[in-house]
Amino acid sequence: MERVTIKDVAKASGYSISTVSLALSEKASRVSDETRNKIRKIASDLHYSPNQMAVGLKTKHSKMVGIIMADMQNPHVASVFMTIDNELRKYGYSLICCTTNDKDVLDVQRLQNLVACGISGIILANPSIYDLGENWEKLKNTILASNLPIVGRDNASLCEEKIGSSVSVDYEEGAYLATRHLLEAGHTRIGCITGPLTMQVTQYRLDGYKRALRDFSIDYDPVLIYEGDYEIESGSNALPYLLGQNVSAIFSFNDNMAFGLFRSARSFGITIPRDLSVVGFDDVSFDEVLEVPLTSIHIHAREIGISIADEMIRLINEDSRDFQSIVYTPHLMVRGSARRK
Amino acid sequence: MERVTIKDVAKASGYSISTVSLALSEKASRVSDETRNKIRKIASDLHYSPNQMAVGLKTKHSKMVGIIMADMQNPHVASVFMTIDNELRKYGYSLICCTTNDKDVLDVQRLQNLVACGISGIILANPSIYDLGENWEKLKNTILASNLPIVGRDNASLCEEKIGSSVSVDYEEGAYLATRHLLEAGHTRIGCITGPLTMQVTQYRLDGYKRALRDFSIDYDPVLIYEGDYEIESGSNALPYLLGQNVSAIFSFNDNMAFGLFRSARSFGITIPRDLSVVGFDDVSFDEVLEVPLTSIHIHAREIGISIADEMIRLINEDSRDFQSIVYTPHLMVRGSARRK
DNA sequence: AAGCTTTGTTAAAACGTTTCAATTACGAAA
DNA sequence: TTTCGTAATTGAAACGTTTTAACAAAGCTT
Repeated sequence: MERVTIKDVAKASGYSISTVSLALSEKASRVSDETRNKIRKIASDLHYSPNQMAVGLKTKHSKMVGIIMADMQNPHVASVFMTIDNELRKYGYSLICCTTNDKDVLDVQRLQNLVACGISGIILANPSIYDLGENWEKLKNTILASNLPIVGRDNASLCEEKIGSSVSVDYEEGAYLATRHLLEAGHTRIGCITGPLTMQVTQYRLDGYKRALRDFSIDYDPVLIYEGDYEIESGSNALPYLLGQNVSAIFSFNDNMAFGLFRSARSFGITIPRDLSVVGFDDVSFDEVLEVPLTSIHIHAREIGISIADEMIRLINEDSRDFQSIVYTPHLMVRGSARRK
Repeated sequence: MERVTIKDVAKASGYSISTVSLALSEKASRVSDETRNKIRKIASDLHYSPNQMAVGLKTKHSKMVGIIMADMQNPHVASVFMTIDNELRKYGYSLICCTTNDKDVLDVQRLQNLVACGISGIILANPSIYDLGENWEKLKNTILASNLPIVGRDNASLCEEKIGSSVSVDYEEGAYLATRHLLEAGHTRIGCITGPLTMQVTQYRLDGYKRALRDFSIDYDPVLIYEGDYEIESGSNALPYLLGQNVSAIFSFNDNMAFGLFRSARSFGITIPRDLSVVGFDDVSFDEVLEVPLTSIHIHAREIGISIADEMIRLINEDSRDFQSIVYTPHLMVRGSARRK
């Protein structure tokens, strides 16, 4: 039950190993069409498939791309992941995973191991390097040393630093749209449930929120900001605080926390949107399941996944270090959770 | 910026390549402790990490495990996935992914490619081989030919056929618990929203449902069965039909469809649990967010993930084909969506 | 018919490891 | 001192490819 090697194909076809290799390769070479076809036929009859480790040893890279990611639980992350995998597959590449629960330090060790496996590129799916802190410095060296193409999600700085390409979302604009929607409905005291303020993606959203306020000549009031952590629980906790600040509307920096909001709203006898308008961010599919479907900011998960994959393939194939930053602009999905004041 | 090889370590240490290899290996050998320490120190100073493709070429396998899975969107699946990855990592293994959206045929081609990459084992995370139909026959041959250890999720038949190990959930018991819960609350006409009836996991649940009915001496009535597809939408569609059958309670074969049920309940002016009791299956975290938290059957995602990984490691390390079938028994999580009739 | 060119094929080196068998070094036993 | 046994080290082959340079055969030019 030994695997069939190129040697077997050579023997079976009567040609030399070199000829077989050439015939099977996509690259132009001087093998005659007749020979090529004969060999290919035999190879396929024998179910020959080249030992990728031998190929990799010779060519210095395997058809694999490493992906570093935390939090697959998040359906949006999962969706991007699947899209990347499917897109990459079209080019014959596979994803090799490196999930990190944020407690675990994202270890250099592991990344080095992937590099040693001959991956052709690295995708930094999340979290963004900006939020990795000192960990990023350690990783950066390993990545730079490996000299592999790298594509990051929500990592515009990668591109600025000429380290890699980036595919990101214009969170500022998304937050602007969400806030404007509430302002247009006549709300003036709009609470925010943010993510950790240290995170870059949180800051962007905060910027968008402020810009919208400016456009409507409303002063930014820090007491309306509740710092959450993008988890359901913090949405629940935010409610009593923000109600105390007398808000009539809340912009939740992600849908997850909006769900928490919905949950605790009931215990406070608050009905959405009658007593409180809510806008979320992410537009996950559960939004439609809520008793009042959640108005949210839609992010193009599929497109983002495809972009990441395509950009990676481009960098690999063109052996290019001509990095670019691709930005997707989200849009508002109006459902029922926000209404005129 | 060339990668440092064993040759570099040899040169730097003054020892031969063989000695370095031996010193760095975990296996017992005759290198003196002194030499071993000296070499290891130098190797680490040089940031040497063995080229896995060369290692693989020689040893015939890389420290990777292939995982075949559809539907990462499902948070339960995602959670099992992450757990497997984290557990496998402890042993130095990485996961290499093969996601399939069910439309795509799960191609033999891809699997062959993974085998050619020297993976050490295959995890069939989902769907179960039972539901793969003729596709399974094709896959099976490739898998058997590769002679790799295989661990399946919800694939007890793998073990029976002596092909691989299996980690599964006792869906029959779970369904029994769900149904009994409703029966004990005095319900007698209990509707079911099933998954596709062709799926094995659906049949198991149906069996559990029937057993509970028998225990309470209630006749099984086929009109109470609505065939769904485990997606939200079919839960919504089930409601008008089952209401027409005059049910007072519904057992949804997964939480997703229960969500659909909740959604459409509102449009029918039905309040859960006042007018209708509902029990779900899966116990995803979202359950708690609903206006009425969903009573559901809890499945031990973490334990399952760890079991799958550990079993895979066992099969690899012991080079064993002594397959086993591990079964987890789910339990009832009582929340608020079902009440006494 | 000799010299080029083109076309098709192949031998051999290289990639970075592991591992077996061989070699050396060194005390201890004779 | 020679011989032996053991411990430590190493040379070389092998793993399955790709690729370069060389070779052979055939087709053109003059």
